[in-house]
Amino acid sequence: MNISKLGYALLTLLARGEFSGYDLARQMSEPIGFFWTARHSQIYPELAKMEEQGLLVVQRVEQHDRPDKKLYSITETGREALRQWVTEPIGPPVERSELVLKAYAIWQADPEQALRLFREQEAYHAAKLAQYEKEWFELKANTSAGLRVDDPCFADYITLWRGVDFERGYVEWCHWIAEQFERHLQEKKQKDEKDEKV
Amino acid sequence: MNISKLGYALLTLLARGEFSGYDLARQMSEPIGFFWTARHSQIYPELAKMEEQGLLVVQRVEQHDRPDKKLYSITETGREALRQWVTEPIGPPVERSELVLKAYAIWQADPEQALRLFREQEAYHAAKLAQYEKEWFELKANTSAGLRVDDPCFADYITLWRGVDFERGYVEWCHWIAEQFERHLQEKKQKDEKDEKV
DNA sequence: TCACGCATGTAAGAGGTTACATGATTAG
DNA sequence: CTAATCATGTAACCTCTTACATGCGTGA
Repeated sequence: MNISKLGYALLTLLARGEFSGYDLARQMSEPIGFFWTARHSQIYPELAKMEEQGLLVVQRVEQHDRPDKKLYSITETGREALRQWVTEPIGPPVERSELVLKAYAIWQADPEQALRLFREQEAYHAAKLAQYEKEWFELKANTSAGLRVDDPCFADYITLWRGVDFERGYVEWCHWIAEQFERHLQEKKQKDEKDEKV
Repeated sequence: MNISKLGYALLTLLARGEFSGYDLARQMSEPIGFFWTARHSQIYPELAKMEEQGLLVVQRVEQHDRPDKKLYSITETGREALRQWVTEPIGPPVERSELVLKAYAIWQADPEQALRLFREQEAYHAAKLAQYEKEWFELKANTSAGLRVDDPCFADYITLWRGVDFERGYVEWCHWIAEQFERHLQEKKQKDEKDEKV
């Protein structure tokens, strides 16, 4: 069948309900899709391809106040392919973090600019953290009785947990690095003042 | 100048020493490059391009026991470009995790297969964690006096820390999920045994 | 009236993977 | 003799981003 990762990502979403390409594009951009993203220009052709493969069926929905839309739903074939894929072994993950890459070169940087960058990044990740934490706490409150592993909410729970933990780690990390640059700048300032006196 | 992310990744490595394309390819695959990866087929043309742009200079090194190699070193132009880039603001990061994507669809899975997947992933990330932790502890031991922000070891330290924290999070997460599937399977087994008696 | 949200698409190009291609030396 | 390591490259292909393209309805 040859289904791409994006294809599986779309099946993952469509296993939970019927959506249009537009809906899916929204879910696969900020903020929900923190573990997989795609633009509409990639999604629309992929949906068309998957419909041809019989993984999805499409239904045109006419709307009076808005443009018509194409509602996609997963077929039994699609669901079976997803079920197959979901527990298949994963190869070594391809990590790519521009921030960690910059961190590896940070010893070259102007300290004031470096401080600015990490303060900025701390704020960014703190905002993400707050957002995921809010959703996570809400989910926890609504399902205090405990979740079954075959409940979609269980999947929501673990996914959000990962997001929370991920962002929490970044916030602490950025904060500590920013502190080091602050200390460095203060020490330099004190030294400069001392030199002036002499 | 128009330098790609890969270009900056290469400059980041070449700021620390002279390397051949082969050396760089090794550093940008497992295990060192956990925050940026590239294959040799992408690296060789990129190096050639960067040399033309005057960011690098190349030097042919003849070796008797092995094939000759091309040693690249960063130029002042290259170092300046790197210094510029390293504190430039970063756009929203593109996160892509196949495992978290699968986690979001895990409610569809066969519980036994899901258990296998997460046990497998726990082992994988535990191995990565052990490796990063070892390097991190060694670095800590060698630099007990504290590090200056302009020391490359400071960059090593924070990069490894991020890796350790990242992997630690995955290990705990996989472990907890595997436990949930184990409990689910045990409960099912008990129910099946009870049903048999009746 | 102007921007924004809804809604769907195409095209060009950059970025990245897999496979093809060659060839020497060394360790098992 | 066979596999692995060192060493450099190219070609085909897939994935992903950016930009182009259209058009309606609503609220400021």
